[in-house]
Amino acid sequence: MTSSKTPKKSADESDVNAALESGRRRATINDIARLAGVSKKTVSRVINQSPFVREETRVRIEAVIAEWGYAPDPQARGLAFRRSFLIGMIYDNPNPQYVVNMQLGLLDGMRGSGFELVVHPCDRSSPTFLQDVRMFIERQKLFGVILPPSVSEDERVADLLRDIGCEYIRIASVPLDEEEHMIVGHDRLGAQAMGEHLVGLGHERIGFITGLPSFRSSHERRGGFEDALTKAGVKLDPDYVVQGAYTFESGLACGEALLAKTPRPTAIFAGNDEMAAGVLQAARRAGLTVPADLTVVGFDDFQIAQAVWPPLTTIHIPTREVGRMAAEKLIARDGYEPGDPAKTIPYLVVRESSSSPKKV
Amino acid sequence: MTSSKTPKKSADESDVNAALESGRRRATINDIARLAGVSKKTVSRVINQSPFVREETRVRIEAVIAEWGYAPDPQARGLAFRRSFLIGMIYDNPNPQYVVNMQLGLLDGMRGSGFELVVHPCDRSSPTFLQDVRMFIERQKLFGVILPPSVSEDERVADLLRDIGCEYIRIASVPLDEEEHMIVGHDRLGAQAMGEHLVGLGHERIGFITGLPSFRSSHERRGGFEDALTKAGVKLDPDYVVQGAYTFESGLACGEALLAKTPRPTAIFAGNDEMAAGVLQAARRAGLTVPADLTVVGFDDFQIAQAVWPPLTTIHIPTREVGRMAAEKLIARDGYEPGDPAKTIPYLVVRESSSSPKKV
DNA sequence: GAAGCTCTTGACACCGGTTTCCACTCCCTT
DNA sequence: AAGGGAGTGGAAACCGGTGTCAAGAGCTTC
Repeated sequence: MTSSKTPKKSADESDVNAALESGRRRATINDIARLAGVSKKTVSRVINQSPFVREETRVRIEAVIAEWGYAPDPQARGLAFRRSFLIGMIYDNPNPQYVVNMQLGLLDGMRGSGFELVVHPCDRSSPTFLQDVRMFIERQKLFGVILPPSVSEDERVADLLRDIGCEYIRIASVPLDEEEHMIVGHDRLGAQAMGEHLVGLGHERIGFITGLPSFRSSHERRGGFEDALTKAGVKLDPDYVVQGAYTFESGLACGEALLAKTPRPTAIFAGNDEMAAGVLQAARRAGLTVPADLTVVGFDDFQIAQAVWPPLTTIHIPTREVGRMAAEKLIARDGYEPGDPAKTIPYLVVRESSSSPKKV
Repeated sequence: MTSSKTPKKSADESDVNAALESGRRRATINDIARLAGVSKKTVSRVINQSPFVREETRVRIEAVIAEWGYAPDPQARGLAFRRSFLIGMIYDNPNPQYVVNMQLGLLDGMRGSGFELVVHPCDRSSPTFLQDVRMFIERQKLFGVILPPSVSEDERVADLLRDIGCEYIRIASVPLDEEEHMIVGHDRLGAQAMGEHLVGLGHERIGFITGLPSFRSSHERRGGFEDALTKAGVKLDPDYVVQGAYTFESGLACGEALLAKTPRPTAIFAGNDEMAAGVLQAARRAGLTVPADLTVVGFDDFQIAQAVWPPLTTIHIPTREVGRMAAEKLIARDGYEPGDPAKTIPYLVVRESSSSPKKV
């Protein structure tokens, strides 16, 4: 019979237990093995869910792990695995609310997985951009990265990631990559919904302010809007489409430009809420009342949409939900099902900034 | 003469070099040691800036390191050091712009240091809050943590950190801890400046909307404001001080409450910009023109301050700069000097929402 | 010329996990 | 009862660094 304890070591063992129990030291895999009366390899098998462990043994080990609140050291594990348990979010989106919501969503999806989120803002126009990204990933041996727009739309980055064999998820408004690397956030559908809303209210002369052309979403939003109008038999006059930059200031300027046109549009659809806020201001300066004289709508449903007067009719983007799904997809834990794509679809939120045009 | 190369190993060596040169493998400390003809321990000494390395040797090793673009593996290093090179930002501040600016500031301060930022939003009211924080820190063996308000104001957290021996920096509006653990963001001074501004414009009947009482900044802002008024011989009527919650909605409600008072205040100072935006809306509903009929001012100088009409006179808080200083203080690299405290002092930004009261 | 010093350097164990390799059970055939 | 395959667990090497400690080189000192 082999005794599961080594009598010779009993003194040492009690010392060890004392140190553990007093909390002076965190439990290691060796402690768990000793306490469970198995080898550390077996404990390792349990941690890594190897099927080659007898049910009874597994249960016993899991009990000890739970009792001592043991959690394997991510660094040691990472060292052996040649990869860390860190997930990087590489972004250049300038909107704080988008960034924070995305972070929250990613953390939602990572909760309980043992992964941690490392944030990495970047500047795509920097000459060292790709080098920086590569350095970041290789040094930290990232498990994977999440790319929100507009980094997600940069093929150089995708190529780099494929090259160095790093897992990644691209979040974009159109499928740019294989399905397993994409979370698509249908901006086009959102813009269509807004188009239908405006047409439904009876607007026919509608101004549109595009976002930054460097974001795919700008084109998708415009495209979706135009789709809806065309389908309803309303023409989007190119003369009423002006180029904005997703900022309040650009919205103000574009709003003034649109309001100066004759005949004046009865509604203006800005590519995001900030620009819509700018349009509201332009309307005020022009002495127009919203929505009586002019309907103004935005896109995103960020906080600003509710903090202006009147509160903006806009398209809600489920950023956090998208983030959650992206993280889940990246770590693809067992028991992972793809997640309901319907939840990533933007939807219309009607507030007080839109109404039917005045009868002339 | 001792040959610095081991002839016996030359075949192996060329294999190794081939793997390295082809980029199939990143350089390790052993490679650098071999290439420089020293032991890995000496390379380690150079990496860790040990003074016990001959100048000539150090230069040679550094040259090899630079040539091969070697960077030590943070996980292996962390394992040996018993701590990681991760810095945690544990926060519960609900304002996205604050959070993002703080993150950017922290990253500014960490740039080039080899540390990475791990974000960790939390809920102080959760029953498992302290447990979660402890788990987060111990599992990741964090180098240190940054605590912005209001987590920074929680003594339970500070006690926990001291208990487990984790470095930390608390960012708060008052010194709550030893100087080395604090970055103080003088809200009081900012509020004083605003008080002086309003008094300087000739206001004497001023409404004040406080922030959430769970934030120290709320009290500091009120206190600073009251200081300035008192100093100028103006009394802050407690009847004109109402309790807000740092949200747009609360600003709207409090604004309406204040505007309903007789006599009506000639100016309203909201504890942050969002509430000020709410007050603007209340004023509009009441048919008042800002600033002709009513001066409205805020605090923070977040984006919303410029995206409302009229743009808000407010107090700018150098959040990013504060973050940078906090990170620098935490990692206290050599060549670190304390940073200019003056840069953390908020300052007045005068826009169009404030003016002298109408002569009655 | 040997002892004593300081300055450099390297051998070796170790951080806490995983993997490889192998031996040893079981259990089922033949 | 012997043979063989699958399941199970231990010993040792390894991941890529750091700490400990002692030894070698070069210079003084007596």
